Amino acid sequence: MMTRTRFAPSPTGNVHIGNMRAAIFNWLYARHTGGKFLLRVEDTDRERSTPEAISALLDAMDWLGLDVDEEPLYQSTRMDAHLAAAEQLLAAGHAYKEDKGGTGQGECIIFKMPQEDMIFEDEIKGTLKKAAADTQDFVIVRSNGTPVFHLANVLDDIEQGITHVIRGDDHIENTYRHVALYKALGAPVPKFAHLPMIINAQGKPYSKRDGDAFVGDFKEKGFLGETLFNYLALLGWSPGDDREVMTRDEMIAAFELTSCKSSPAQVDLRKLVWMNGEYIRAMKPAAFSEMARNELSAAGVDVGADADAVFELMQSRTKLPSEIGPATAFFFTDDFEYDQKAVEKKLLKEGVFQTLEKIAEIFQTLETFDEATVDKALHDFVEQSGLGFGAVMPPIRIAVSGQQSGPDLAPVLTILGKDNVLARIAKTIERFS
RNA sequence: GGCCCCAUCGUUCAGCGGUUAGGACACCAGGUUUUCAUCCUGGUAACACGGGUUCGAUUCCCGUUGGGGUCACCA
Repeated sequence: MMTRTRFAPSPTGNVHIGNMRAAIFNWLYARHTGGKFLLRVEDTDRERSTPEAISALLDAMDWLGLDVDEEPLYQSTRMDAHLAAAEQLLAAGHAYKEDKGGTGQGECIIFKMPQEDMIFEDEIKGTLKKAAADTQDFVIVRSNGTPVFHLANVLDDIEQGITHVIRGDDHIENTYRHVALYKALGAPVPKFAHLPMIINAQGKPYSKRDGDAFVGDFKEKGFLGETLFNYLALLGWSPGDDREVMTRDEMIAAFELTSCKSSPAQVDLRKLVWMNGEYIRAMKPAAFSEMARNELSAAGVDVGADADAVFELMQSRTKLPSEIGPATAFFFTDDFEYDQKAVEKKLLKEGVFQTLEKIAEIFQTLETFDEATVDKALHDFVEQSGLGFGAVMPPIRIAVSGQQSGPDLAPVLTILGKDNVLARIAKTIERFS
């Protein structure tokens, strides 16, 4: 039988990181088994399920590369079917009507839990059971005539032919009810796999107050969709060996529900950042350039046409796109800021200006200003002057960039160009003299 | 509180009766580099506790502790 999994979020505008991880696991399992991955939008809360919220959901899935195999099912279109099923359960004696609590709200339809111990095999947690005494009847249709989550969820899973329900383990208690519902409805019971929760640094479930609880937060910070996908896949699952940074195909090939852990995991932002750097370094240079351009243009920086040489220097040292702007600002403007600490530490010292003047003289005489020539001139000067690299390179770097660290100096100077380098050295001397 | 789930370095993932308890991130030290990042080498660091079972428990069972979930006419 072909595997059919689904992601069934209720669109609220922001997609929670825990929900998205469940989506990833569903997707991975469907792909691993050659089955289908479906989307069901549980949009019965008309207040929150706005078109914007739905498109935010779709965008988030698209960003993470979670492609679906069939048209999404919108739960709001299924109310008649849900209500019809409730009538069916009523007729079969699996449900009854009652003005619950005698509140005068009118009668709701209540599902009668079977008087037997409930048990099911969870793909991750093993055998899960519940004594009959610990289960209770529950409302499936409200007194206002609308279906409740349990009914709608189960019926839609049946409608979509879901074979594996992979969701957070906060649904374990619901599962006993759902299993009873499937049976009462005469439908085959799917397999269940309950994933451990993702928790925050305090060991509590992520809430809005923690920040970084939503997929959009990570996108805004410059994480790549591939990074988040890979990282989240590794939260509660591993291929069984030491691989961590993996391609999608590798993850698909190795994914097994039975190798998922059942204890909660917490997001380690530092490792996420590291992994993002790994993905960035693996990008094609052209893709990195494009990303850098977008980043800088969003920051209002005009990089001109040929900034690729700059980006090439940056790729291996970038972990988050947001680092690119500050690190490369001096390439695109003569009006860059000087790092005060660097100036005090390396520039305002005995003899430094004389060194800069001598370097400028040497540069002046260079007929070509390519990387090899500049590099050689620098080395020759260090050797002849007996000053040492530490007394020569830092001042030059600060003079042309205002910063005390950055990419290799020779290529930086080459990209800036001879005239510009000379002008900046002169300007720096004048300013700090 | 009832019921349920969970428990290996700071974090994450291995380990599935006998291991010097391993990898990754982070951290520390050294090397490479003009600086920073990268890269290379090495290091610090964990089986929550108590009982069993067993020749032998991180591993199996029970309990304790701790954390989490769930007990709606929310989803």
